[in-house]
Amino acid sequence: MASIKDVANLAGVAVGTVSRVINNAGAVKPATRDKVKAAIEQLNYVPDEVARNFKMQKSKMIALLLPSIWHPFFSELAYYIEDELDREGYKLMLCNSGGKPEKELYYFDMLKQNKVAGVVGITYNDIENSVSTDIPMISIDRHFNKKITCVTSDNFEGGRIALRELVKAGAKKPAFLGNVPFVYSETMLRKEGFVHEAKILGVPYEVYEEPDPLRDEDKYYSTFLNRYQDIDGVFAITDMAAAKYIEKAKEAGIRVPDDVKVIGYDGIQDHPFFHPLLSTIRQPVEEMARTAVRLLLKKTEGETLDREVYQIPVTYRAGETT
Amino acid sequence: MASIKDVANLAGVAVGTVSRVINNAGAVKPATRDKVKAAIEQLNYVPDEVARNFKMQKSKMIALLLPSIWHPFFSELAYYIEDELDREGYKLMLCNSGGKPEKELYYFDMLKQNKVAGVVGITYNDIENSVSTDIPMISIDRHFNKKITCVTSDNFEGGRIALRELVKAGAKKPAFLGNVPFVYSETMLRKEGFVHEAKILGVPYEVYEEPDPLRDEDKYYSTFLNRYQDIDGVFAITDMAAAKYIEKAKEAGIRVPDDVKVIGYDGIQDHPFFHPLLSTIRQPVEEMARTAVRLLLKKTEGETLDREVYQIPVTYRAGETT
DNA sequence: ATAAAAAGTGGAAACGATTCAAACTAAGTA
DNA sequence: TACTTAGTTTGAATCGTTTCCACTTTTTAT
Repeated sequence: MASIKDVANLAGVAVGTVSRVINNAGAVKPATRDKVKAAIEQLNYVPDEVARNFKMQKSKMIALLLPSIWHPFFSELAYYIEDELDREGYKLMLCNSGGKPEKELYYFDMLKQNKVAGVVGITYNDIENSVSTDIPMISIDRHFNKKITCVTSDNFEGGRIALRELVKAGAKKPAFLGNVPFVYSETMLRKEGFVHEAKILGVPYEVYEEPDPLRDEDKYYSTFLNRYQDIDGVFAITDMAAAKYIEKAKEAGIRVPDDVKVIGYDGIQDHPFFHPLLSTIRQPVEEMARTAVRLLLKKTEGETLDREVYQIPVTYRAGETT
Repeated sequence: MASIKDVANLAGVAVGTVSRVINNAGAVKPATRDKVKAAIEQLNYVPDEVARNFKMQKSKMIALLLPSIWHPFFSELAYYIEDELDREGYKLMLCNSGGKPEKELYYFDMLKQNKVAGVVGITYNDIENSVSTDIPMISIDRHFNKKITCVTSDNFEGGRIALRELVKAGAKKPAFLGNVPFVYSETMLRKEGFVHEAKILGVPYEVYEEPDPLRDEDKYYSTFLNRYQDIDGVFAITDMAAAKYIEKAKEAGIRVPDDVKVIGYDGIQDHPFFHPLLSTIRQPVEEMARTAVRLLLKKTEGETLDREVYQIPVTYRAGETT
């Protein structure tokens, strides 16, 4: 592989000049520029990015730290994040934490060692202190502090819409279902919005927010089914939770949407084998992804952002469950 | 950030010695080692990976180049690839090509510039000449040449199993559905296996392999439905194709599995909102992913592999469509 | 006790780029 | 002509490691 020195030799100029040509920085006589370009061409020279990163003390690499790329919501998010990064000449490093705090911390160390330019994080840790000011960071759906800007959908408004749509679909007594065992999460605002709107409209409602729905799902849902037998609407905190509820409800002989209307949150169903098609509050995943990237890149350039939390509007998408 | 020089100063030794301590290479007196370790501790020193990559002329970064991480098969694959890489101390760079040949080439250039240690590629290009010997590479499902080792599921056997299972489920005249407009793909062996087994068993069959199912899907499937009205079984080349067929068939008043049994290929349905649950030939995604990584890392260490194509056995998973 | 071998350590060179002060050139001005 | 100014170019220093050769110290063998 030819280096900048080889180019300089062949063109009969100094390495500094070649550098200026490559980066379009500083003044270079047209004649010199042509000579250099010819040499570059002839040697098939491309700058060594690693050397550049080293000298510059930073790389054009952004890390995406999330629980699991396998989850459809995250994989869609990752798709758009990569796309936006690529447009800006950045690369994406993918880190699955499995939602394990210790692995998140391990990744943060690694990322620091590798001098990544920034991190988009979907984390379960109280990372407030772990990361702090070292690396520019954007968080999706988690609001830690002013250093870590948060991009999220308008969860509160989403909750309000969900309640209204359940009522519109005929539900007399809807329930909220779901929990995030995590203080910093913005997603519990979905519940707040739901409750807020129910109070405004004077609609009776229930809220089921047992902790830790991840282990012993069977019990989790059967408890819910037993406790609130008179409900006729469910707003689940995620599509995944909605789908699980529907499955368990079906087993218990409850028909959706005849007996119970169901609305989820996310809108991840873009494949032909998703059935039933959920009624859901659709997160603008693409816009969230691109916003997160753009904000992050601003941060890496030293700009300070004007807000701590950026909320992207959501829309309701009617499916087969209301 | 403290550098190796700071450590050397504090410990009262030379940088070379510190380097030897860090890398456990060469001989160092226990006493010296302790001094150095204490200094490292005190300064909170961590080696700069970028500088190391630069000096070593290679990084511990593997690129995953695929059409779209959004696709559930790829996102599952990516999950396991990342996991296996992490175990080995490597990082994953994610590149979505959108299946566009020019973008694939663009990424190859970029990867070369960034001196990645290797590439796992799922490409649509005739990359045989573009990459060649520069970067160690493993391909999933595509068999180009000896330089690019291929990891794939046992497509031929999968096709045979699919036919047998369709027959077992009662199909008298099954059809193969699907096409990959790409010469190097191993996936068309699914058809070969299907046909092979039909001939052995003396079962009448049909094969529908129109090119380019990506544009104008409606026409693609309606043509299929019209042309082969007497078939009562479908083996689709992917789960995605199977799901689309089922959707179109339903619209045409065909009941699955009553009128037509359907078997797909992939086994990507691990979420509660996938319905109907497809009968399918399950690819061992995890094993494929880990195998690909292990083979690739062997390559990066200069080993030559004993085979050009590694086929991982598949299994049949009964669902609701047979 | 001495020589030879082995173990341990120091420090400079190298990797490939960017940057910056200094030097040089060309053009304009008095 | 001499001086100023702006435009170009040079080349050494630098980033943080690893590596290798030379040198010193310790161990082993005779």
